[in-house]
This record gives sequence, C-alpha cells and structure tokens, in this order.
Amino acid sequence: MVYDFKEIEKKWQGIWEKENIFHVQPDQNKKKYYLLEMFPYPSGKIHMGHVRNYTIGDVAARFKMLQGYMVLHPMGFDAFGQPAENAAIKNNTKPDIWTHKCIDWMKIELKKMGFSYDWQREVSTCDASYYKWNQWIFLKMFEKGLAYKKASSVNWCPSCQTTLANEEVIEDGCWRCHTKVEQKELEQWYLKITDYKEKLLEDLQQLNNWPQRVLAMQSNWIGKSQGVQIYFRLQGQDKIIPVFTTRVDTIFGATYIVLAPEHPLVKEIIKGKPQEKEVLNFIDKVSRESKIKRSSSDVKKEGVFSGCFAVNPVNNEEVPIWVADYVLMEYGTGAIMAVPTHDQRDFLFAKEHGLSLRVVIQSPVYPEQSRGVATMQSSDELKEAYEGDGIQINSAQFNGLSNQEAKIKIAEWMEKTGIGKIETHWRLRDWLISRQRYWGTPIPMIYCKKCGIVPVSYENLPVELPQDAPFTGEGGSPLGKVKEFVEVVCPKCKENARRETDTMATFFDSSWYFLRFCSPSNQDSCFDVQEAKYWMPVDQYIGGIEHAILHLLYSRFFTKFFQDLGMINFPEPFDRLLTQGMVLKDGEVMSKSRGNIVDPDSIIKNYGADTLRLFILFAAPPETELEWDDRGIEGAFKFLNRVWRIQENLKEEVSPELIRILHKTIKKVTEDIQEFKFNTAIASLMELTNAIYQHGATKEVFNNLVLLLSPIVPHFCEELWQIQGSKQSICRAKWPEYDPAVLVEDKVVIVVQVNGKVRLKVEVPSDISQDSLREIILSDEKLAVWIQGKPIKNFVVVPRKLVNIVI
RNA sequence: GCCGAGGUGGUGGAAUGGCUUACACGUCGGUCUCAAAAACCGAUGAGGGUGACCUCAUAAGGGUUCAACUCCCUUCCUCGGCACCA
Repeated sequence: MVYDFKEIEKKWQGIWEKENIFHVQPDQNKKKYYLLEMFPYPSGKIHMGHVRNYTIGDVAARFKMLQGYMVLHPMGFDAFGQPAENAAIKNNTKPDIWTHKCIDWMKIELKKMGFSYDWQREVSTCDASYYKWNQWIFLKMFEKGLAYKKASSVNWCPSCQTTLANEEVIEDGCWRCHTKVEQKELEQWYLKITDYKEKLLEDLQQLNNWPQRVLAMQSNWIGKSQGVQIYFRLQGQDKIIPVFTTRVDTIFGATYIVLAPEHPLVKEIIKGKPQEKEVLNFIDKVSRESKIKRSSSDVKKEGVFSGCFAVNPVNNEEVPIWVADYVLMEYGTGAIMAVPTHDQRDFLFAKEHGLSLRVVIQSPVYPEQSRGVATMQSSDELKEAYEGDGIQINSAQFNGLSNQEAKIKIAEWMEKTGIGKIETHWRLRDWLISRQRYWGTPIPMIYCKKCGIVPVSYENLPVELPQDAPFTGEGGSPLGKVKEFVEVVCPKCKENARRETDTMATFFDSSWYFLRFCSPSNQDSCFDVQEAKYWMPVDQYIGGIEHAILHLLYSRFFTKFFQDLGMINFPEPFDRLLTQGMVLKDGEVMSKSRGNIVDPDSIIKNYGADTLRLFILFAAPPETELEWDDRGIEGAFKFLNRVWRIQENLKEEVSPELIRILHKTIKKVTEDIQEFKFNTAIASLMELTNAIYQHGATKEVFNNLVLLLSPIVPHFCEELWQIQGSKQSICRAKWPEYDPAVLVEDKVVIVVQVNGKVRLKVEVPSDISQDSLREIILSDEKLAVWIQGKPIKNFVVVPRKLVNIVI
C-alpha cells in the first residue's frame, strides 16, 4: 500500500492558500527572520536548480516558523530581460503578455512544490509599480552624481544587439549567448559603483557568514593593488613617462623601461630615430594579433628598442626604452620599469635581448634551503628571477633593510622628493547599465537641444513602456521607433525634445528587490522605512554561485547607496549567504543542450513533491554538487511509506531506549537544520524510524517524528498530523525540545585500546570512577593477551568514551 | 602564477583529535507467496584464517600526539575565480 500523495498534496496546498497561512506582518514582540531565495527569471517552467534552491530555503523557513519566529519568506519574478523579446518575435506576441503567462505557469509549478511563500508580497520587476522605483533610484543616483553618461569603448554583443557590463563578459564572450564580444564606441549610461570600491572591499570582512570563495571572488573582482607611480624623465626632453609598480623596493634594479605598443608616447618619441621604421612595423604586427593570443603566457615575449632613453629618478641612471607586447595599455600606465632580477617576465625578456641585470634583493636563506635559488651577489648566477623577500643591496641609503620595510620607506621618500606618488589601482570599473533593448526599465532621461540632458521629474514617474513597440529583432532599440514614446516636451524649456530610448540592465532591478519585499505595494516610496527596519537585513540568502559577483556586488552597492540616503542604517543586505551546488546528471550539469534534463513535474506526478524534496535534501549537502539518481528518488519514496505505515501499529507503552533515541534525534535534527545539514538530519530521522520498527512507538513518539519531518515533507506531515487528531495546521505547532536528562545514559561502552589499537569493549556504569575502571579493564583476560605482562607506561582515559593503554 | 574549495567503500555521502565507512543506493541471502512484486529481517571496505580473530586501508610521502580522515610540512590531482595586473 502506498500513501496517496496526489490527494494529500493538493488538499494541503489548498488549505494553506485558503487560510493564508504564510502571510506575515511585523510584530515587535516577536523575533523576525527574513529568509530569501534568489527570485527566478520567469521562463515558465521550474528546473531542478530551482527545486533545490527553493527546497533548501523552504525547510529553513518552516523550521524557523515552528521555532516561533515571524518569518518573512517572499517570492517574486525577475521578469525583465531579453528572452521575452526573443519569444515575442518568435511567437508573434508581446513581451508583456508572454512574460505574464510565464509567471502564471511558473507560480503553478512553485505552488505544486508546497513552498511556504507569502504570495501577498509577490513582486514582478516588469510591472510599472515596481520599475517606477527603478527610475526613482536612478534619478536619485543622477542627483548625487552617481549616474552619468559617457562616450567610451564598450562591450557589444553582436548577437544580442546590446551593450554588456564588464561583469557580463565571460572569457571574451557574452554571459548569456557566449557570442564573442566586440568593442564599440558608444555614449552610454554608467553607475559610479567605483565610488564605493573601498567600502565594498572593506565590508567583505564583516561578512563572516558568507562562503570563503564568494568573498575571494568579490575581492578578486574589485582588485585592489597598492603601489607607487614613478616618474621617469625622457632623456634630453621635457617629457615624463609615469610607470606603476607594486614592487618599488626593486626600483634600484630597474635596468630598462617598457612601453606598451599602443602607448601614445611611442610614436612621438621615435620620430626621426633610425629605429622608427622597425618600431612602427612592430606596432602594426602586434595590433593585428588577437588579444587572446597575446595574453597567453606561453607565447614568447617580443619587443624592439625604441632608440630612446629615460632617466631613473632614484639614481639618475640612463635606461633604454623598449616597446614590447607583454606590457598592456589597459593596466597601470601602459608603461613599466623592468627589473629582470626580480620579475620573471622581465628576466626572460632581458636574457633574450641582452639587457643588463642588477640584483637589489638578496635572499636571506641558505642556498640549500631556497630550492635552487642561490644567494646572489652576482646577477650572472641567476637562472630565474628571485621574486621572494630578502635584504636590500645596491639600493643606496636603503641597503640592509628588509625589502618589505624598504617598500614603505622608498615609497615615502619618493613622495617627499616628488619623484613618485603612492597610488592604489583598482580592477573594478563603473557599471554600464544602458541596454539597447525594449523589455526593461526605460531610463528616465530627456534630451533637449537647448537644455541638454534633463531628468524626468519625480512626479512624472513612471515612464511607462509603450505597449505596441515593433519587434523586428534588428537595428537598434524598438523604443526608438515609437513616436509617442520618443517625442516629448523638455521639462525645463517646454520645447520639443527626445526621450532616452535605452533601458536599464536587468541587474538594476534585482539589486534592491529584497527591500521591496518588506513593503511590496507601497505607493509612496521604493520601500517603507519602518517595515525595512523591522525585516532587514536578510538573515539568510540562498542562491546559485553564478551570482557570486554580479548580483551580489550590485546589491551590496545599492544597499550602501540607500544607507547614504539615510533610508536604512546597515551597510550590508545579506547576513548569511548559502550558495547551493548544481544538480548534475551523469556527472554533467543538467541542460537543454546536453539533453539530460529531469523535469521536476514528472517526478511530482509519479512520486509527489514531498518525495522530490526529501531526495534532493538527502542526496548531498546543500553547497556541494548533487548527482541526480532515479533510484535515490525511489528510496526517498520508500522511506515516506515506511513512516506512513507506523501509524497502523501504535502502542500504549514505549521502551525507555526509544525515548532516549527520540530525544537524541530531536537534538541532532534541531542542530543540523540550524546549520543547513539536511542530509544528516534526514539520516538521523531514518535511524529513529528504524528504531521505531524495532521497538514500537506510541502516538506521542510518532507525533514527534512527524513534527521533526514537517519542514522537509510538509504535505505528508500535515496529513499525518491531522489523522493523529490535531485540529490545527502543523505549521502552527511548536518545534519539539529535547530533555537533556533523558540523554544521560547509566551505562556506557568504553573502547579499550592498547598502543592505539582497539582490543576490547567493556560496558560500565557511566559514573564509574577512574580507579575502578582501571581495575575492571586490567583484570580482563582477553586484554592480558595483548599486554603480556609488559609494564604500563601510560593509561590514558577519555571519560565515558575510551581508554588507551600504552605499553 | 596568485587566491579559494575539495580528494574517504561498488555509488551518493557520514565522522573536524578518540571504535573509519553513520544514513541511503546497489548487490547477496532469508521470511511471506503457487510464483513474482511489495513489505519485513539479515549480510556487505580489501586481504588472510575452519574459527574466536588478525593485518591493511581516508590522493601520496613525512611530522606532531598515548591516539590523526581531522593538526603541521612536502608533493600530486580535481573544480572554481583572477591574471603577461607590472
């Protein structure tokens, strides 16, 4: 006999919805818990990734609910974006209609999983009531100088026909379609995220409950590097060539400098020199090489002498200027000082072209300990550059200092004497948010011939998307073709003007939705300050690792901006972060192109949502990858049926042993769910079930098992809860507590080791004294074989656990 | 190259200084049945022994410790981020 999951799941989903059981309002007398899962793009169907993400969150939310917290657990849709436009063209419909249909389908699927969302708080970013506030935030940023328009070379995806942010370019390709990204000269809107770079980096330190790898990725992305800009003078001329270095301690070993082929000074300084032609040929050659080829590290560095010299400002030495492909215009100043003794790239280049070397840092260790890197006085002995720490030599007044110390001293000295400047370089660039698409938030700006760029006034928001834009899929933004949208009067001079036709990147929408959930239908502000004060920050955020940089960085930026506006009083939006692993099939990520997708819907049909939830939590810990296994589903289903059958054989009396196991299970499950160790929580519930089969259970024990299982398989447990006579939803029950007194056992098994090897197990009273324990053990006949009368050197006792006899 | 995560049975995975392999899958055996399925009970790291048992095993090697999957050092491998970043 199999329990009727179809009926049961339908029934309870109906009751939850009818009784509005997951709706919450702030209650100052109760502790709050804001649990958020990354909201989905409404593709219309949920996939296993969603199932995993949302099941993890749902268990945590239901658990906290049973513990008596006010749990905010909202859901919404990240509904703007390109797929809707593509679908509109393909199916001859409108993005608006198509998206809303997808949202409806998706909601049905989410509800079938039994997730405990407060659907009254649902938001969709494509609704004007939401994106109005995108526009409001944008105008605020414009007001504060954080939104600006600038012409520059931007990343352009020729397939998507739109610009991309730096964060959206992955290995030279578009993050969405992988098409090779081109560079295009365009005037675009940017957000000055770089104004927050220090805080964005620094505050990573307070995110103690974020995974290390996410912190590392964010830190890498922001990319702070501290160093000194040093001014080399061009020999015989008034020109200055600034170079950037993080190793200013090696400045006395700089024996040449190198300019990137694209460096604007190159063509200037070679004019009339005998080397001019050769250098121009070289520049031309490099320019035709692809960026990828040029940046691959195994390609030999190439370069030519420019015929010019520069003066090293620390010792007035003349050094030759080279032009080489291993220096990039995009980083630093596009020029470097080369120190072949202490930089491997410079070393290889210098050896290749016969340039001179000078050691300025001496390894402090003995040669045999330094893995073949000799303590070097002479540069001739060097087989490779020494990039480690050591003592300064050949460095004038800095000789004898450790290089770390010298780094600071030299930098300070340079700044004082004006030959250099302490500088910090950042990898992070401003965020390009203009997109040449229709299905996004219109950027609320107006171009007037007279007044220039004029913001739409706040009271005229939202600037709504016109319903009937033409979709051809080519040639610029569809909004540009809608006359009624484009033509507008200038808010300042009332003359004819044009609207901005670009829309915002969708990452803008998702950078603050967690705040909107606090007061989703607020009409006066993007969020109610008091409500946000109660609910925020998000206590637990759950989502995919693919958002480790983009979404999380942008959200942190927005939060800091709102803090500066005085609307909130915390710097970080997400207290704890969990990045769940991917769902694999046959060792590969489930994807349409691989054709290895398992549709959650078919599993729900055949086994029910509870079985799917149980399997996906049991198969692996949340952070690791999960290998899909049809047999595992079968096993999860078997377990539920096994629990179901317990109710047929309930007893009046129960053994003390089972009571002890029950309390142990309560302890373990409570601790494990707290730490998101669902797989071991389920394992211990299985052990309890096995014990019930052995000992038999009373109604009370069974009810506890059901309660402990209820966050994981809620429909199943609601039904059993009701069958056992409860009148209220199990969601309104109280999470069980264990009694520490029950856990105390009067007898314990002590493992006895001889020289660290297990030789014996003895059962003794748990409060036995060490002396009598020793007596019992040493009088054991079996143990005598191992001790063989040898003298006992040590007798280690771990109370209630283990004894180790050292002979 | 730098940074981060990891490497445990046939498989997914437990154990974060104290009995390695919890729980589950798979496999094998038993009960029930005319039979099968389901269900229930049991066995299951490798090697050796008739047997009680013994030896070995947590990527490899070394160290610390009475005791190491766990801590330290060296090396290898897998995954992820950044990168001719000066």
